[in-house]
Amino acid sequence: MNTIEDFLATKNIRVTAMRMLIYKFLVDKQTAVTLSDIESAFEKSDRTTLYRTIKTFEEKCIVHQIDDGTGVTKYALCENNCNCEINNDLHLHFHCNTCNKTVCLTDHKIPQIKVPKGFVSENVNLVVKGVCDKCSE
Amino acid sequence: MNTIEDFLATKNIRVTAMRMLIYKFLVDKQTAVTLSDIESAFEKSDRTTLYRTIKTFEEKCIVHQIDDGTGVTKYALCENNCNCEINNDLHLHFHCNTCNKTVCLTDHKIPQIKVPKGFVSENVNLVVKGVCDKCSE
DNA sequence: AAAAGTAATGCAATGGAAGTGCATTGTTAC
DNA sequence: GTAACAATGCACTTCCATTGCATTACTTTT
Repeated sequence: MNTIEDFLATKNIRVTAMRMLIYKFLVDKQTAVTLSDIESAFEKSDRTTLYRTIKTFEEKCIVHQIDDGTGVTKYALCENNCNCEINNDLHLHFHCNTCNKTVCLTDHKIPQIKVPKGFVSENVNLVVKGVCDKCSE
Repeated sequence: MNTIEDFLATKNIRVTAMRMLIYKFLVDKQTAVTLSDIESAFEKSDRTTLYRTIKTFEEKCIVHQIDDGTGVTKYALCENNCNCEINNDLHLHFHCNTCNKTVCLTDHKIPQIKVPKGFVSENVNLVVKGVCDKCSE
């Protein structure tokens, strides 16, 4: 029943203690996290390790990058069925201006965006900002 | 016929030589520019001045910031009728992965984005990436 | 027109995040 | 067990954004 270990193994990367911990951290957090977030959660470890771990996760389609406009890159777990390598997953992200958290709204697919003649659309980044459900209560 | 001077005057900021030059630079460029772009165009001037000038322009709704995901903030002129102060202008931005330029597609208004119950949408950032008309020829 | 007040500019410095080179440690395969 | 390779940790660099402070330029008041 060691699901995290099993899961990482299916991704063809070496299963190390650090990677399992970071993966678990991402599962527990319900929101997108920055490198600094991970860094403060694992003070024992070096930031380079965390950096490279998250980059590995990204390559293997375990997490995806989010640019929510705060100026700091955030990362969140991919969906099971997302095929990052092939087609960028086009769900939208919501950034709360109150609690400063960013969440994936995976159920909300991005509508087809029309671009002018001659332009070729390959990828879309859509971030909605406002107040999240917890802060608007 | 000193339109730039007149224009800046209507914005209630002091009209200085530097500000006129920077404004003209932005008009001439058809794409969004970074601070470094401006910096290299005006080597005589200090980066801080350019930085603060662009910040002033931003406050006065002369330019708007664009985060196109390249990691560097870009700026582009606002439309005449855009009321940044009141409602954020919701046109979309297109970033060309080939020439690395970003343009405002002001004619393309962003569709209404639905968010889940409890979430309040205040602002939307939409960047489409791909190949621009000039590079796709 | 001079003085006083205010805004703009320039210089120096800081801080944060991203990224890289290299040595060391750990893991895997033979 | 040893060789090969991948992961980790440390030190360092680069780039961009931002701020404090002194100086200069412009405006307003008298």
